[in-house]
Amino acid sequence: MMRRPDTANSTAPPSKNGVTVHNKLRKGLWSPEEDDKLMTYMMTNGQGCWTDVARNAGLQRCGKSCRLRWINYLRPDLKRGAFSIEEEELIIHLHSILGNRWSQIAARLPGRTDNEIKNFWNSTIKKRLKNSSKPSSSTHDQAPSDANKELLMEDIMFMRLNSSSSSSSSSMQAFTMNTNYNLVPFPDTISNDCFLNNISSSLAHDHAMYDDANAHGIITMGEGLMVEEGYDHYFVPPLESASQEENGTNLDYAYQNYSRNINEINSNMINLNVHHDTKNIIKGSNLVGSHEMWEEGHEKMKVGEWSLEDLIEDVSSFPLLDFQVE
DNA sequence: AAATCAATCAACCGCTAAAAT
DNA sequence: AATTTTAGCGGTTGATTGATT
Repeated sequence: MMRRPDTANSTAPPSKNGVTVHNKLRKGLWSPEEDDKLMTYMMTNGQGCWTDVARNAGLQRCGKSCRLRWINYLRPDLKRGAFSIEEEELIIHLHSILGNRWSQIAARLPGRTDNEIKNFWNSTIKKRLKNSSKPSSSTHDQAPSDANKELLMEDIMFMRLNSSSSSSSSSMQAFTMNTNYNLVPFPDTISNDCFLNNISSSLAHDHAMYDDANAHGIITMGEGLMVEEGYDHYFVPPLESASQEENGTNLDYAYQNYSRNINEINSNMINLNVHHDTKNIIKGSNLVGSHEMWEEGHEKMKVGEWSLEDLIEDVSSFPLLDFQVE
C-alpha cells in the first residue's frame, strides 16, 4: 500500500507526469532519506517556523509539506495501525456531535491525526453507517441527544485515562496503574528541546534493549528505555514482537520502535483492569480533579447542557486533552 | 494472463485565521 | 494600520494495490 517515492533522488528537480517542473521544490511522496533529514532536524532543533525547517534541514520541500509529513507521519507520539473498537466508537460519537471537524475529533483521540480519521471515516465508517439502517449517528446536522453527550463524555474520559501520549500533568499520574508498567507522559509540547534531545540520545540504546527484554519475556520498571531529566521518567516497555519488516535507516527503525512502544503501552493499559475501573469511577460520578477543574471555568454545567459550541471552544482548555501540539 | 474495478490513504490544494513585520 | 507570512483546516486527488471479471 505504500507508494514508492519519486525515483529521483532528493536533490533532483521535481516532476509530475514525467514533466519536469521549473521550481526547485519537490512534491509527492517522501523518500526515506527525506524522512531522515526531517526527523533528524526535528529531533535536534525542535519545532519552529516550517519554512526554516524546510530550508535548514536541507530539504527541497516547502514548509507546508514538512509540517504535514511531521504531523501525520513522523511525530513520535503517533499511534500506528488500525483503529481499535473503542476508537472507532468514539469517532462515530464525536462525529455525530462535531460533524466533519476532523481536527476537533483528532484532538480527542490521542496519537491519531485528523487526516487518518478523515480517511478512515470516508473509506470505512461512512459506508458502514450507510449500509446499516441506522443513519442516526452519522448525520452531523442533527442535534445530539443528551444520552449521546453522556456517552461522549464517558468515552473522552476513558480514552484519556488510557492514553499514554498524554499530558505530563499530575492529574494523569493519579490514574497510574499498579503494574510493572507506568504511564508514559509526554511533555506538553514536542517542540521541547530537552525532550527531543533525550529521545535522541536514547535511541541508540533502544534496539538492543528491547531485543534483550523480549528475550527474557518480562520487563520491569527497572529495564527498558528510561528517559528522564527535565520531566518525569518516561518508560518505554519492550516490543511485543520483533518482526520488523523492511529495511530503513537506524533512525527510522528506532523511531518506529519508539512509536510502537507507545502503542503497546496503550494496549497494555486496556488489557489491564483499568478499563472497567476507570469507567466505574466515571459512572459513579466520583471523578474529581481534572473534571472539576475544568468545570470551574465553565459555571459547572451539567452534561446535558453542553452545546456544540462549548465542546469546540473547550478543546484546548479541557485538562485531559492537552496532548495537542501547541 | 490481462484488464478492469474499487478501496485506501499520503499528500496536495485552496482557503481562513493568526502572527509577524 | 496595512501588508505579508505562517499555521492549520477540510476537501479532494491520484498512485498504488488487491480483488474481481
